[in-house]
Amino acid sequence: MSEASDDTKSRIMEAALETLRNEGIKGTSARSIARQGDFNQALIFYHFGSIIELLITAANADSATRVKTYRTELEGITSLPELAAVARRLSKVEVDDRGIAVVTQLLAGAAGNPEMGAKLWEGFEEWIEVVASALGGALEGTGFDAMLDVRDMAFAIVALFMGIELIGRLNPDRDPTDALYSMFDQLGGLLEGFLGPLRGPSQG
Amino acid sequence: MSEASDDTKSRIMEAALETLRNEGIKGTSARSIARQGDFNQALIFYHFGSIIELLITAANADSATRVKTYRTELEGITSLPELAAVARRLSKVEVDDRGIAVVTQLLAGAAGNPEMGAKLWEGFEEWIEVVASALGGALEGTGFDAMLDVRDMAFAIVALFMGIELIGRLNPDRDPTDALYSMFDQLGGLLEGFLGPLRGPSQG
DNA sequence: GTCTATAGCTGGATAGAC
DNA sequence: GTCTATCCAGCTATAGAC
Repeated sequence: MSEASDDTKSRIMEAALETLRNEGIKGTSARSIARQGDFNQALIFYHFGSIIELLITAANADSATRVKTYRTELEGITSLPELAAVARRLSKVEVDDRGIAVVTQLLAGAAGNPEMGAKLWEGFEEWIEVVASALGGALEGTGFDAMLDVRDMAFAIVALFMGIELIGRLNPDRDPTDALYSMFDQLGGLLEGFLGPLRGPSQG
Repeated sequence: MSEASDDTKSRIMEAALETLRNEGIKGTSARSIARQGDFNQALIFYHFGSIIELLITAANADSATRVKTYRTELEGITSLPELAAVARRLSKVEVDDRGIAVVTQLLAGAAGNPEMGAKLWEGFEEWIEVVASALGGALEGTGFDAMLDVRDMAFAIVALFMGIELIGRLNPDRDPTDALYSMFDQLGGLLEGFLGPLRGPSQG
C-alpha cells in the first residue's frame, strides 16, 4: 500500500460518509459517492471491491476513532449527575457531526441485507459496551446496579439516540436533540432529587 | 372509484407495506412491490402516480387504523404502572406486526428526500399525541406532570421504539424487544418503589 | 493507480393495445 | 382498469488503455 493509495482510500471513505449523511442510504451509490468526492467511480471498486464493503469499512473506521475519544472522556465517572453532564456534551457532538446519522442509515439499509447486518454488529457492539461501562461506573454504590441490567439499559440508551436522529430530522421547525436534552435535564432533576438522599450515606 | 379499483388499491398498499417490512426502503421499488403482490408494475403508477405517493398513502392509512385502536385502549389510564402494563402489551403487538419497521424504513428514506419527510410528519404526529395524552393521564396527580414536559417525553418514547427496531434486528441471537421490556420492567419496579409512597396520600 | 468505456441490470414512468 | 412493451436514466461492476 503506497501513500497515494492510502490517501485515495480515505478520500473515498470520507466521501462515502458524507453521502450517507446528506442523501441517506437510498441515495448512496457509487456514482453519488464519486460525485461527492470528485473522483472516478471505478476507484471505489478497485480499492474496496463493492459499495457495501466501502460503507462498512468507512463506518467502522469512523466509529472506532469516535468511540476511542469518548471512552477516555467517560472513564472515571462515579455518579449519575456527572455521567449525565458528560453524556449530554458528547451526544451533542455526536448528533451535530452526524455520526449517528451514518449509523442510522446503515442500520436501515441492513434491514434488507442480513450479510451487512452481521458486519455492522461488530463495529456497533463497542458503543453499547462503552455506554454500559460508563453507566456501571456511575451506578456503583447507589444500589441501582443490583436492580438494573446495565447492558440492557445501555442498549436502550443507544437505541434512543438512533430514534431521535431518525424522527428529529422530520420536523424542520425544531432541533432534533431538543426533546432529548429537555428530557435528560428533566429526568436528571428528578434523579438528583431521588439520589441525593440515597447517595449521601453510602459514599465514602 | 369502483369496487374493483378499491380492491386493487388496497392490494397494492398491502404489498407495499410487506415489501418495506421484508426488504427495507433500499429494496423497495415498483418492481419488488409488484412481485410481492403478484400484480402488474404499471398499476402502481395508474393508481398512485408514483412510488413515494404509494408508500406515504399506505403507511399513513395503516398508521391511522393502528393508532385508533391504541387510543381507545389507552384512554382512562390514571397511573404509571397501569400505563406501563398496557404500553408493554401494545408495543409488543406493534413490534411483532412490524408496524414500527415500516415507519422506521420510511423515516430513513426521508433523510434524502425532504418532500417525503413533510408528508410523513402528518401521519406521525398523532403517535406522539397519543403517547403524550396517555402519559399525561398517568402522571396527573403525581406531581411529575409539573416537572416533566409530557410532549418531549412522548417524543423520546416513540423515538426509543424506532431505535430498538433499528438496532434490534441486527443481532440475530436476541429478540429485539427483550432489552426494551427488560428495561421497562426494571424501571417499572423502581418507579413503583418511588411512586407508591408519593401516590398513596395524594389520591382519592 | 487512475482513467474511459461499456456490459448487463434494474430503476421510475409512460404509451397504447385490449 | 389492466396488460405488454418500451424509453431512458441510473445502478454495480469489469475490461482494458494509459
